[in-house]
Amino acid sequence: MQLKKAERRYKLSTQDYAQVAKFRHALRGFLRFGEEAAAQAGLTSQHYQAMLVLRACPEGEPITINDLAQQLFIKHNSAVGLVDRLAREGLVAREHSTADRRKVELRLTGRGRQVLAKLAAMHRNELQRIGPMFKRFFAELSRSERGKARRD
Amino acid sequence: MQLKKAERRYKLSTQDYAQVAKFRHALRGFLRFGEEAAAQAGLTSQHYQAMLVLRACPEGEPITINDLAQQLFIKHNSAVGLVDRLAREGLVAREHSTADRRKVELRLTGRGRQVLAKLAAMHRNELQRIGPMFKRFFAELSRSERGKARRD
DNA sequence: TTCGTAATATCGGCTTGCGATACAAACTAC
DNA sequence: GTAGTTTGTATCGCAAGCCGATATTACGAA
Repeated sequence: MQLKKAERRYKLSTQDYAQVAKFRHALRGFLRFGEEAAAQAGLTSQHYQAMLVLRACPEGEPITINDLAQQLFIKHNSAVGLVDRLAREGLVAREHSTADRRKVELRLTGRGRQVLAKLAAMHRNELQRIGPMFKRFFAELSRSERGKARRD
Repeated sequence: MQLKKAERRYKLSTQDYAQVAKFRHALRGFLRFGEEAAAQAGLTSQHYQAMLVLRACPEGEPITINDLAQQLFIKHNSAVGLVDRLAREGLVAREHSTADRRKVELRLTGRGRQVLAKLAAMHRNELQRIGPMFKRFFAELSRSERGKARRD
C-alpha cells in the first residue's frame, strides 16, 4: 500500500540517516575546532562569535546588547552575561549611547581586535579545508532530493 | 613593506570578517532550528544527535558509551550522563555486552526510533532548504582563496 | 594470582542559557 | 507635564550539560 505524502516524508532509509549523521559529525568537528581554537586564547566559542558580530558590522552602526542577542539567537539576558564576561576579559567595551541613554553600544578593544584577528583567520583556513567535504555533502543531498522527486 | 606569510594570514578585510560572520550566523540558525525541533519533542539537540549516531550504525555493530562519546566529541563521563537522560526518557536502552561485560551496548527503543524518524526528516528538509546558501558560501570562499593564491 | 589496562559510573564544580522580575529611559496621549 | 506604555538593560535563581578526578568492575597477560 502506498503511504500518504505526509507519512512518507518520515520514512528515511538507513542510508539517509547515515548521511545526516555524517553531516552532523562533520559539523561537530568544526564546532569543536572552534572551541579549541578559542580555548587556546583563553576564551569560549561564544566569545569568538560575539566578537565576530561586532567586527563584521559597519563602523558607523554600533551593535547594542539586543542586536547581539538577535545575531547570536540568544535571549537578551544571556547577552548581558556574555558581554559581562567579554568586558571582564578586556575584549569588549560598553559605551552608553548618547542618542538613547537606555542603549549600550559595544565595541571591540584593541586586545579584542587582536585576538579576534587570529581566531577568524584560523576559522577561515579551517573552512577552506573542510569546504570540499561540505560541498560534496550538499551536492549529494540535492541529488537524492531530485531522485526522490523523480520517483514521486 | 611586505608582510611575512605568517603575519599576512591574519590580515582579514572587513569583508572577510563579514563573510565568516555570515556563515556562523547561518550555522547558528541551523543549530537553533535543531534545538527547537528537538524541544517540540521534549528533547535537546544532544538527545537527537545521540540517537542519530545509534540509528546510523549498521545493525550488527552496536554502539557503546565510548563510541558515542567519540562520535559526539565529548568525554565518556558526559556520555554517561547523556545516556542516563535518554534512558530516563525511554528513548534508549542499555544492554550489557555478553562478549565483554564491561561494555554497555546502546540501542534505540521503539519510541526512540519513532521520535528520531520525525526529527531526522525535519532536519533533512531543513538541510535541503538551506543547502543552496551553504553552497554559495563555500563557492565564494574557494573563489577568494584562489584569488589570494593568484596574488601571492 | 596479581598487576596493569579498559569500560563504565559517580561526585563536585563550573559555565552558560533561560524565565521572571526589576529598573530606567524614551515615547504617547491627553 | 504627567500618567501609562513600551523599550533596553540588568539582576536573580534555577537547570542542563560538560569536565576533571576518582571509584568500580571486568578483562588479559605474565
